[in-house]
Amino acid sequence: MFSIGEFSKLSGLTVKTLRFYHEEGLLVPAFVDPGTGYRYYDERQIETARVIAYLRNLEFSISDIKELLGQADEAGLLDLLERQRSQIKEQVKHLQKTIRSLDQFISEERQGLAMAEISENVSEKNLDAMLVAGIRVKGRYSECGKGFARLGRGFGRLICGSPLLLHYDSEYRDDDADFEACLPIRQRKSVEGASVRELPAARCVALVHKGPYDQMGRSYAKVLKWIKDRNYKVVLPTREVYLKGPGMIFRGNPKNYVTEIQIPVEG
Amino acid sequence: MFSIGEFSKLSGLTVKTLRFYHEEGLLVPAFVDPGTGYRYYDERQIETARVIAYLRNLEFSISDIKELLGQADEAGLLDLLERQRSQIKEQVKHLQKTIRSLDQFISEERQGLAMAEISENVSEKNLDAMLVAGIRVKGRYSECGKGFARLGRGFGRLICGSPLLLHYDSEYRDDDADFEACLPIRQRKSVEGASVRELPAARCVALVHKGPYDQMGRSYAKVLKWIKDRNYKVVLPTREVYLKGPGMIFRGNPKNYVTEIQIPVEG
DNA sequence: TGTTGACTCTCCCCTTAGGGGAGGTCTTAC
DNA sequence: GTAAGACCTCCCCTAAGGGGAGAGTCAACA
Repeated sequence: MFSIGEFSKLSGLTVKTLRFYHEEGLLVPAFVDPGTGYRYYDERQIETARVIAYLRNLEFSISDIKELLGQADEAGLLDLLERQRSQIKEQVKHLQKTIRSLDQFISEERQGLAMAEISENVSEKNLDAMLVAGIRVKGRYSECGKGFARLGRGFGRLICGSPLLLHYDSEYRDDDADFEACLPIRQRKSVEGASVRELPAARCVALVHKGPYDQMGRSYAKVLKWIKDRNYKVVLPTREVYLKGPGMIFRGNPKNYVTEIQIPVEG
Repeated sequence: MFSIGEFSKLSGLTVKTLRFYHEEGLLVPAFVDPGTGYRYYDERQIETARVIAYLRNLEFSISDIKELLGQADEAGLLDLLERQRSQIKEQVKHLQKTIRSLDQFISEERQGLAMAEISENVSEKNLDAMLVAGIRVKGRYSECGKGFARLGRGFGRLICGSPLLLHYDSEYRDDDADFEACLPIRQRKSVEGASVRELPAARCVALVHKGPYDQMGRSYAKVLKWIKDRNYKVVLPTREVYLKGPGMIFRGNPKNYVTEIQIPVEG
């Protein structure tokens, strides 16, 4: 006969656990002193304790273990084992899906962080044609968020790049602007209210703007000066690419937003 | 402004959950009527609620989410994401190990069940030589369990078959038997107290016995009669193979035990 | 204006598998 | 005899809500 402390060392279960198993009727001490309440365990119970620990390791619940120990029936045992297996398999599946989502999230955030490295100089580059889905809006710029939200819901995983805004006005307008929220997509699909088409290739003058949107005026001025200096002609619509903005998940800090101004030009 | 019920439908979170998030300070209603305590939610909170639901899906804890929503810091965000990822990866690893253990357990049990299909007729067969580890004991048969336990601990995953007992007595002895507990192994290894050697090939008369060990006398009688009828000569040691006995984990039901008696013979 | 049914409130207990600790009792060694 | 260490019971705590009781509130309809 072993006291609970000795038995704890022999079985590898803590004293608390042993008391708990007693209370649960899972591992009842061979003898309990009626006067003092002291628990005394039998030598044969070491094996039982090991079995219980083993089954706990296999993620069986206490009540499952009680059932397992209670029955000597083969078929029922196999059944319980397989149920447990498939349950755990489900958990694994779910966690793996979670990991995939996290990975995507992480890579998006990483890319956002990498954006901060890009230089802020005016440059000229050739844009390739790309397939986009767009929703055209006339009104305030603050309305564009809804457009992106609708596009996002409609095209989901077909999206293959950063969202962009096309400006059809030749000058800045505050409350009656004509613009189009666009998302690059990898495959055509018809969604109500959205126009899917190829955005043509273009030579453009570009500048990366870092910081909140309300400070983009200076950046625009820089680009337009460049264009004027070289006597280029602006081709509408102009583009604004949101390399890093308020994400799906987190609003982020506006001073870390990164936007590329792309002004298509001729001549 | 939406009542909690409306907001629950809009956000997909239960009313209980919303109240809980309020209590936790995670999603505080835009307005709480001081007179009635009614919660009213803002339109913008739908997005927050969705974000929270999304993060809960990624297995973030409430306090993690509070932290995530509280900070707009990129680096901290990435850090939290990666910590979460590696934590979940750990969980997956553990569960997969669990599944492997369960699989082994299941296959053992299945094999045991398959044993029940074997016929119970005396037969003659040729046994191949096999490598075994054995511990020889003189004494009571009830001592053999300890021998198997020691062998099991010593050889672990090298074991490649059912345990067997070799009987060196030419007749049955109760309290001073000479026998050896053996386990077939797939590779030599020296373990204190155990002898590793090749058990020779042999022609033998065999019979599968189903049921508890104390009823093996009848089965032995059947085999010995067969041998006597044919004038064979018994070659010691005889063997008893425990196709299904009290397993590592479960004692099982003795009436389902399956044992093969193998008596090597000459002539 | 009254009623009624649906909605909401707070408060309390419950879930798993034990962990932590307080306060009191028991055993055991010196 | 005494003191240390072992053991006891009892109570509270975990995470993320779920279930329900009893009471108050809102909105529609007569």
